[in-house]
Amino acid sequence: MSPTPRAGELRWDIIELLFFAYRDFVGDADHELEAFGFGRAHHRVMHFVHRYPGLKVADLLDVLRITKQSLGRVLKQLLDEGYIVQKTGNNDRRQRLLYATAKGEALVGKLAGLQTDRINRAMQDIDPAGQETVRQFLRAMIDRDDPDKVLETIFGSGKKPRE
Amino acid sequence: MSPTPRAGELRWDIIELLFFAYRDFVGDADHELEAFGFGRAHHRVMHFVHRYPGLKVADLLDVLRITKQSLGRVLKQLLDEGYIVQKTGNNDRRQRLLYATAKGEALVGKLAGLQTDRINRAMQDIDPAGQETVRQFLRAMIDRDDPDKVLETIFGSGKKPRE
DNA sequence: CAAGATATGTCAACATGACTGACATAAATT
DNA sequence: AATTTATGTCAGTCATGTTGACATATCTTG
Repeated sequence: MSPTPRAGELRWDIIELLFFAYRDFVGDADHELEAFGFGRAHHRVMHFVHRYPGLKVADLLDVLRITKQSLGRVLKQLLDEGYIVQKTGNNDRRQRLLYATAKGEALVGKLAGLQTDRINRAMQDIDPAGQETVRQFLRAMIDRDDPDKVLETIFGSGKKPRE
Repeated sequence: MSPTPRAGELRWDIIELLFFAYRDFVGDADHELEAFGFGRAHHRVMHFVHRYPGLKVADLLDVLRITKQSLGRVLKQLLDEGYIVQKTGNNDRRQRLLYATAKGEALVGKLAGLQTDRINRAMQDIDPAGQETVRQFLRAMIDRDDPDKVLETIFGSGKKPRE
């Protein structure tokens, strides 16, 4: 009933830290992407296609939570410029399974390298147990109801797509 | 020289967890904002004006890293609809110091409540030391060169703007 | 005091990446 | 054979970002 039901307990600190941390984290990649004429949308598509080879278009729509129309534009560019290839599904020939090309992997790797540098810097004074705590926190921040294919893989049975 | 200079050491797990965690974290507020006809831009402006009362327009531009034109649009809406008020600076009468109204505070509080719920859920199995580790990680993810006024407050001397 | 710098506001024009809703095609399922 | 599914595409719109130019009030400096 009261207008500010929990004035003292709001997590202002974490809310702001998340804002600034994410701003600078994606900023690393943004800078590099400009040189390719790409934006964040391209990065996200490239990232997930690289990490989960054979991803269907429908899966990608679920993961990115954007519309077909929005995805179509960036996907077409990435296909045209040879960063991604499509293969017709074996079982279901309507499906277009997506794979990163060598060119695509190089780009994703470069961007992941920049972000990894930042993460390593941030983790350097945190012991392995603490690093696992950070992972635990991030995992627990994610909605578990209605998980998409990628989240199922991440949470599912401990199995990872690569490495 | 090699095309993928550190194939094995990239932090794919953290990179993806950050993506999903942030997606769902801002998703909480996005949903609520629709009811007000506002977007994320409005939320960010409201948040920082509320948290750092008397912020100058120039400070806000630094923090949000957007242009005057972009800020002007959303700020005008928030002023017109009574979520924020401007006061002329005492020392420098060119400055427009920004303050949240009661209406503005109510909105920010509501959104922060949603995000706090998610953070509390994520933190519930993490002990105080672990929670401090999470903060340490997030702080270390932020660029410290060229800090804006808000970051100076956050990092500066341990002093916090409120509470 | 006059001149220049600064803080803010505003204009036009444009780009990106999201959206909706409709429709087309091919292939699978019933 | 009819329906559903997976994908692609069209037209139009919106929110939020950009640049560059310019106006005004006010502060600072020579």
